[in-house]
Amino acid sequence: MAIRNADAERVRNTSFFRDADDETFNTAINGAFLQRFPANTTLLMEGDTVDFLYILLEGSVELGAGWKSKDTTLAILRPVSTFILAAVVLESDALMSAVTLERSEILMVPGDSLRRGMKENAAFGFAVSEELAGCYRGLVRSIKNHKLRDSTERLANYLLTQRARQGGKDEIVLPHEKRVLAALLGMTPENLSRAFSKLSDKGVSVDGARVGFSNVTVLERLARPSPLIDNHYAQDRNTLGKAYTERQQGVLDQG
Amino acid sequence: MAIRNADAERVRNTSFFRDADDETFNTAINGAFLQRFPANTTLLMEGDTVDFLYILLEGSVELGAGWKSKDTTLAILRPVSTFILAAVVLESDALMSAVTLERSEILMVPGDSLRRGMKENAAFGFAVSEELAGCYRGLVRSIKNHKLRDSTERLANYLLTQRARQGGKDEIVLPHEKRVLAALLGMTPENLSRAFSKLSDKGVSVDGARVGFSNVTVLERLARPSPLIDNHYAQDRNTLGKAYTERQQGVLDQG
DNA sequence: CGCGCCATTGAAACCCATCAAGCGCGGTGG
DNA sequence: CCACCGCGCTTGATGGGTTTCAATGGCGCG
Repeated sequence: MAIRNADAERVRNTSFFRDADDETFNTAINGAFLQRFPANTTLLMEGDTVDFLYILLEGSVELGAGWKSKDTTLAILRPVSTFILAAVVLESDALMSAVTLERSEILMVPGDSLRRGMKENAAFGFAVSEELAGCYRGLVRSIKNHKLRDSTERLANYLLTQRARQGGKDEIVLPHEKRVLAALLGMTPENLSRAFSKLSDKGVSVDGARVGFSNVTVLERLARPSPLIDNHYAQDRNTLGKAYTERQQGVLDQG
Repeated sequence: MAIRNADAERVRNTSFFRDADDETFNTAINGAFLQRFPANTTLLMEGDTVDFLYILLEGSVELGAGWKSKDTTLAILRPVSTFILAAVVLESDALMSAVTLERSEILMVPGDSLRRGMKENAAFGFAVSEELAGCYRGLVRSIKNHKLRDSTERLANYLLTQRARQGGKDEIVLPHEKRVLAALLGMTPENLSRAFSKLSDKGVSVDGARVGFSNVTVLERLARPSPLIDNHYAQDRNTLGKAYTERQQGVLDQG
């Protein structure tokens, strides 16, 4: 096998391979290999033929798309996430481009192997369906987030989600540069600055990558987080028995 | 079986059941029943527990979502389309509400049966994965459409897509009321009117539901349709051998 | 006939992007 | 050590796209 056992085990324990038996797992990752990429490397461009399923093990990756000289960020991924699974299942072209934001380690699984595993083992195929369904629902959440909330509301909810994921303390550290965060939230860096200053009324203070909260109640009154849009609860679910209920790769990974 | 044979055959021939063997098909739709709904009936609200996969056989259905007294339309479905498949696979709550726009016939398939069929037959499970992947890609296209194009460009591309689907003639008939169309395209009815008048420069004339084209070339120069966003080619693909390459239920069904 | 709903048009307000300039900080090189 | 530069972040001014509010006209239907 072309990948180290440690990597294989890591993938297996943190992705939809979790419940596969050994035989199916080996079928599905047959020919897979681990690759390291520097920052700002284009892994895939829109329209490219997709031969591999990508599994991000280390680093971070931005999924984006362009049209007529405009570009937009669709998602930012952190480990462990799969991407372009849908294109692999359909043997189709990529609808998004993928670029590393940092030095990254990515496991590349041949599409043929994955599809063969799905067709030979119904339980594994079902696990892939669950992953796809989770991705789908992540996108639905993202669309709702963008169409129903303005930029300040999106930022407020993002901050509350981060706070929950970082332990609920009154200070968090932003996991991305502000300009990357702005792209993720669907706005310009300028407007992210302005959104932060609008939130100073609500007890939000910013110092570099550190963000402090002095009045979460009033911030929540503005943000009105909703389990039908935000994913505060994903972590809880993952720590419970159930495997991948919506560990979405999707937009607003907010990782 | 609680549904007529004619209905069963129709579902079977036009959805992801197409390639299933008889035994799997019967397992997957066990307990299914056909139901008729009048217009403007709420089938499902956001947050509801999802017990059934819905398959729209006749009529049309709007998928939408709300937050803080705002509402948005995410998709408009026409026959034959499945919906809330992702929630069924994950045994999860609905992220969107579903409302009939006209009198509709809907086949309701128990989620248990569908999941059992997927787990018992890998080929069927793979077909469901293909359907989910197509839905996912439909959403990706929709997000790109909304984030990369302004409202006039979205309308122009919608019209070109309709024209292609209606046979490429120089007159089409809009399949929805204009206010429904506006919601589908992510704008207000007022702006749809203004967008139409901006397109009169490009040879687009409107008379009620009939839209005429006198200069498709210049309209295409504005619209710049792209196979990575629009779905002009879905029909061609469907008439070719391949089963469901992206017959998306998704947003911008544009049916 | 008249009521209601849809579509259209205009005016004002809002959100956001763009353009432009300035600030702060870290790294480099003199 | 310090001047300089680059880059990310911020702040202000301007403009464009879109929503909202309001008013009007058209059409179907009771």
